[in-house]
Amino acid sequence: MNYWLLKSDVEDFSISEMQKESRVEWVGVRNYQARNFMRDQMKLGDLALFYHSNAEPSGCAGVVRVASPAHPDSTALIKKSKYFESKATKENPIWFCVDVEFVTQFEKFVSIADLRNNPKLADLEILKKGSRLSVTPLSEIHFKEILKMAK
DNA sequence: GCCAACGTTGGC
DNA sequence: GCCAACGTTGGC
Repeated sequence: MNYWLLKSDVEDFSISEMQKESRVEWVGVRNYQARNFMRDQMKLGDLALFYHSNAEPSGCAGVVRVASPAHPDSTALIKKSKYFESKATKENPIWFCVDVEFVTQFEKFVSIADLRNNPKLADLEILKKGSRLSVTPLSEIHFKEILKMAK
């Protein structure tokens, strides 16, 4: 079992939309490192923090579960999609994603300031200067600590 | 809206 | 293969 943090621009897709839709394809990741995490390391049943970026404030809003193995990101082939990738083909999809299903929305939103103020989270990847990866692994200890903060 | 940090592109 | 230019991310 692995743990993850998935960023979502809150204006594109928030935790309440996630709850409404219940299960979605995590489309639109266009960074190789983030793709590799999804394609090579995510396992069915892994849990992920759902993180609002570009929010006021930004922070962790809930939990989702990995609900499928990685598969080609279909939006890469859709011309009118903002995630269209001209170099992608059916034979060479380039971009991959997993499906995720809603688990819970936090009672208490955990803001990035809350994360920064917790010394136990000092080496959390997304708190590092210049960190922009939208898919990052997370230790079980960090994951559980953040769940505690959300109550 | 600003801007630092980062990843990608493309000329050489 | 180097690296300047450019586009994007994301906190503030």
